[in-house]
Amino acid sequence: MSIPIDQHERLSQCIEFLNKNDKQLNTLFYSQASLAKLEKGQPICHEGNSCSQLAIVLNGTARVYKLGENGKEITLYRVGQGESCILTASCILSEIPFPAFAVCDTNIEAAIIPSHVVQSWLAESSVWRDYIFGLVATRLSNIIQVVEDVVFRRMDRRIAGYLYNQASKGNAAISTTHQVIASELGTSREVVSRILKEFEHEDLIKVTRGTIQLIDLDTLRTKQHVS
Amino acid sequence: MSIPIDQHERLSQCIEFLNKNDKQLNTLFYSQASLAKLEKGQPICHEGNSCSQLAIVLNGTARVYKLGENGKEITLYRVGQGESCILTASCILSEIPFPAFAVCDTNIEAAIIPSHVVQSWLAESSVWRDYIFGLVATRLSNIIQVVEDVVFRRMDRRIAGYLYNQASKGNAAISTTHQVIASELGTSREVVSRILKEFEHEDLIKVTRGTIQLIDLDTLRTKQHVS
DNA sequence: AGCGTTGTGTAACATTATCACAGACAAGAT
DNA sequence: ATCTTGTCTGTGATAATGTTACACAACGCT
Repeated sequence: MSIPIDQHERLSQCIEFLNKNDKQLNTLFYSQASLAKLEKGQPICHEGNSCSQLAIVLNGTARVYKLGENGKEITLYRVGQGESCILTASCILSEIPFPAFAVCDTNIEAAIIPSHVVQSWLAESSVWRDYIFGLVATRLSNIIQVVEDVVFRRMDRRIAGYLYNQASKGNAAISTTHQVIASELGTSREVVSRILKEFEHEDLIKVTRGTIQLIDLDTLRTKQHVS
Repeated sequence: MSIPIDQHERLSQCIEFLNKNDKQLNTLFYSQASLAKLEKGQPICHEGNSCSQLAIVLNGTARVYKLGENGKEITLYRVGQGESCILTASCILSEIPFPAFAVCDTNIEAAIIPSHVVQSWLAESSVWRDYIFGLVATRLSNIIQVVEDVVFRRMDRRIAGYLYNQASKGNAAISTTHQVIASELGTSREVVSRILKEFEHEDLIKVTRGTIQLIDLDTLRTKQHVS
């Protein structure tokens, strides 16, 4: 239930609030947190669970999503380096059950903090409070953005946006399936396939099994918004 | 910039955390908060605004909603007695701009707290922290519920649910327009009209200009969920 | 090559969204 | 009372999206 000294340097590179010179918080953190590894695909939190600990991601990402009866999904947001699942946090602090699912997108290393200390640090450290409230605000606006997309944006624009964002993360070819994109955006595989095919006919992309090659990134960027 | 003594009794009836015997917080609150009245229909917070104060509602309700380019709307949640707009709070605490609109549903009386003290009380009072985090958690799950509804539920079921909820708030006849319901649920007036007409043909409701009479509440309750 | 698994294509149909109106009703003005 | 104006509702046509039910293609494995 504490973090070995040889890891301190590394953690402070991943977790910003450890660099804010709040010695008390750092001491508390290093003594009461622990490390954990989670494997890709592993479930983190089930809907309806109450949460007994808060995980701060060191590397890798997790995906938080809603699951409908029919198996349909939609991603609410992702948790990346230095972040933590604020739903977990808010469940801890308010004892409302967790209203979604979370899984590991990739292998994850995380610092684990027992829920009762999450609470007590709030009284001790303004750095910690800022961290927690920063997360809250970020998540709220993430999720509101999801609402906005779902309600106001057409599916072709959303898919164009998805492709464009993936592209700007590096690869000019995306390795994924139509089903994954559908689950990301909260639609069905058929719809994604249809729209990708349209894009292909317009020579914006090239679709093969399991990959999407981006050809005309400029036009895709344009397509994100109202045409 | 303080609250007259003759109002203390009344405020403590509206705001739960004033009854938690946190004397320090109560003192701070009564000395630093102030009262305000807002009129029905008055805008409270515009999208993109940064917020300089937190309002805690004493009576009345406010509606927080998203607005699309085409004028379409969807309600995210309502703020009622003893509550406050957590978006405001999270904007205050994180300096992210407000990502939606808020207006008064009704006339509202509210206690106004300047943003800098919102922050400082967090350090002082665990009662205040619990209050704020309770709000955060409630709003997060409100909004996630909206996502769930929009993505997974059919419109007729959502409208049935809306009608049923209104009914359980008292009236057997709802005074509202189709447009208001559409803005509530994030769809268009025509869709609402059509579905209401279906319900009327099934003798569940009776529609006249400006009002909807609920006839068969039982069946409406059933219709909320998967048929 | 044969097999099962996973990913994709497609057609038909249901639901929802959007557009373009027409008509119906209420309340005030003449 | 009649007219006028603004708000509210109805409807039909068309586009977009969701759903269902398959067929087929690509890949890994034996």
